[in-house]
Amino acid sequence: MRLMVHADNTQSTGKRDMAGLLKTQGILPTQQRLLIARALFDRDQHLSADQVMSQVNDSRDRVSKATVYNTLGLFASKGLVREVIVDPSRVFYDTNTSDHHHFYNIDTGELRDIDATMVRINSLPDLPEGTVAAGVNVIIRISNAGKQSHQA
Amino acid sequence: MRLMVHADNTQSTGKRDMAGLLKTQGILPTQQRLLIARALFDRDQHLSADQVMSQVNDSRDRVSKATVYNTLGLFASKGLVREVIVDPSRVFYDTNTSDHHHFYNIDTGELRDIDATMVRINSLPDLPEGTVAAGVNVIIRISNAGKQSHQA
DNA sequence: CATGGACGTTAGACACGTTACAGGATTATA
DNA sequence: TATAATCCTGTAACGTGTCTAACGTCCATG
Repeated sequence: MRLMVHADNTQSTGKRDMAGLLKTQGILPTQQRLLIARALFDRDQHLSADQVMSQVNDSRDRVSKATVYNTLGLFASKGLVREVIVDPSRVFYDTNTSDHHHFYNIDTGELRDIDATMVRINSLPDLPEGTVAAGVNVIIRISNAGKQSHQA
Repeated sequence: MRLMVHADNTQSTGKRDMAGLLKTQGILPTQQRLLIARALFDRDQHLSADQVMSQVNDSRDRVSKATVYNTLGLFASKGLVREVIVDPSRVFYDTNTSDHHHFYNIDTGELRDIDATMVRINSLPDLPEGTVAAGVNVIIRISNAGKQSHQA
């Protein structure tokens, strides 16, 4: 097809060596994975698959929908990004993989990080038999003052 | 304003109270709403719309998909059930509307309650300007021991 | 009784995010 | 460059959830 990545990507490499980053996770740094990685890790953000796709396809290069989904799933499975499930209608991918939590504005859909130190959890319950913890998520749903939204 | 459907409304009352329960929330107790309410409040549980539908339609009576969704949304907006968003593929409705949290087994999809007293949160961050809290959810993702699943 | 309006329900079509598939393209390695 | 392995792509399919338009039901009114 016409997948013409300009060999000249001195600027988009930005702060990090994306190919190296992918390799450290055992991920083959293909051209479309690099495009997606650059879009994602440009800065800390929360993006849906849809947003990643339109951002990537803004440029001359294009990546198929299937590849975007596959790649985001791959990155998530390797720990490069973190899935954030707060909206029943879509999954967000958080480039911040450190221990932290989220505000979710149910009116605007905006997702905002909460530093882990802001939430101090004293006691945690025992896990059910035969299970191990995979992650503790604290989600504070907020709404714009004025309208009241129901939620216990 | 935490209505307690629980303490006094355990399975013993069964069918009889349902109409009254709905009325107290300003909900017209129609035939299909009663069917759905009985399926839900039969015991404390977490059901998806799909599960509610098949459970209701097991009997001789039948309720359409649209009505199931409408009714669950209505119940949630009235605080009779609580939406639990942990799985990207579907919403669960929790008949326990008291303050509590959840274990979510990412291997089995099982959802289990955590009593609020089990998780003590010391400090909460300030809310963003112009917003009000709509709910604090703590979700502890767990997986069956043996296989490791990624999630920060 | 008839009429009409408000509300509830229904079936089916539809929208959307996501996944599955199979064949062509790209990559690593030599 | 040859080869095998892997990846990418378009498209079809899937499941959840929403929309719409027609139909029921209840009940107040004349």
